[in-house]
Amino acid sequence: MKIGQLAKRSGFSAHTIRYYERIGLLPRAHRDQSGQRDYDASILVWVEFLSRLKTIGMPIRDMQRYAKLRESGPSTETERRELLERHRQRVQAHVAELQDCLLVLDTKIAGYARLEQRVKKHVTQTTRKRKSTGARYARPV
Amino acid sequence: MKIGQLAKRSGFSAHTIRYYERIGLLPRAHRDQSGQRDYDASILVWVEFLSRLKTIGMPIRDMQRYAKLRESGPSTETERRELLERHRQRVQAHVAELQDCLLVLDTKIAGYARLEQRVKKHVTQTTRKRKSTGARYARPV
DNA sequence: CTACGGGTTAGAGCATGCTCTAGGTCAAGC
DNA sequence: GCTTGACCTAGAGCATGCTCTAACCCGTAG
Repeated sequence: MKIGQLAKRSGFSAHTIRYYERIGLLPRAHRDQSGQRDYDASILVWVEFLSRLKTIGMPIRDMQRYAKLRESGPSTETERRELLERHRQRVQAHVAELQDCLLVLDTKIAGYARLEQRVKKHVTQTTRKRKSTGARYARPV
Repeated sequence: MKIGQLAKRSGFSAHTIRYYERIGLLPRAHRDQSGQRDYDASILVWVEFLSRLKTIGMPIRDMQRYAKLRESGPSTETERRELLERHRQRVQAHVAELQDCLLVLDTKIAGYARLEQRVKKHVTQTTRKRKSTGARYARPV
């Protein structure tokens, strides 16, 4: 598999794949007789794992550390687990924070929606005497 | 309230607060007789909202747009709601993706943990004949 | 009166993570 | 033989979001 193929299958651009190789996230790929990278399908497992680490926002430094440990063989497995666990903690905290903010956001969105309802109502009732339009809902920030 | 106070209360650095004013995220603060920013406590509501938008990863461009709309008065409320809703969608999708990746990560961490258990067992049983240590668990990536 | 702990500005610099360019090689199809 | 498209390397450049510097100004305590 050449780099273009890997790019399509992995979602990373060829540029990014070369960059990842340069910085040690990907092992130096085997080259064919004309010097082009030639990947074994087995690289996909690692690339997809990297993709997940990226999704959960692991800094490249940590990925580099992980990649290095991985290349050092099974004796580094405890350290790898610890690295992943530390990041999992961070991500879980972040998700909790996001959900917290989402609640606040929903409240604000609902506030705007209510304002819009009031405006609509006002327009349709504009010829009648309205009973109560007091500030039942605070105007959002 | 001076900028240092606002910094402490908001969690943004004074540098960042000035930067936010420069780019229009914060309204130009009133200055006292000696030219120093003098904030009214009411700014905190907005600053904390900005902080939430930042937490949920809204790009500064969008925050700028929101701030501008906010300063243009109530007629922009629908647009503000739409802006928030669009971002909420993105965040929800992102949270789902994170949780997805966390599941995979947990599986991998559990895999490492099992390997470590096997090693321990092996060490304690090292003088006895072990019954089955076949590859019941795949070695993680 | 002077030192200190704040504040001011404009603008430079930095960390992260790519992304692109320049100038070249190679293999296949017309 | 020549074009085309995909690849190569080294290194420059870019987008985002701050963060810091230089050089200066105040007000207050000792």
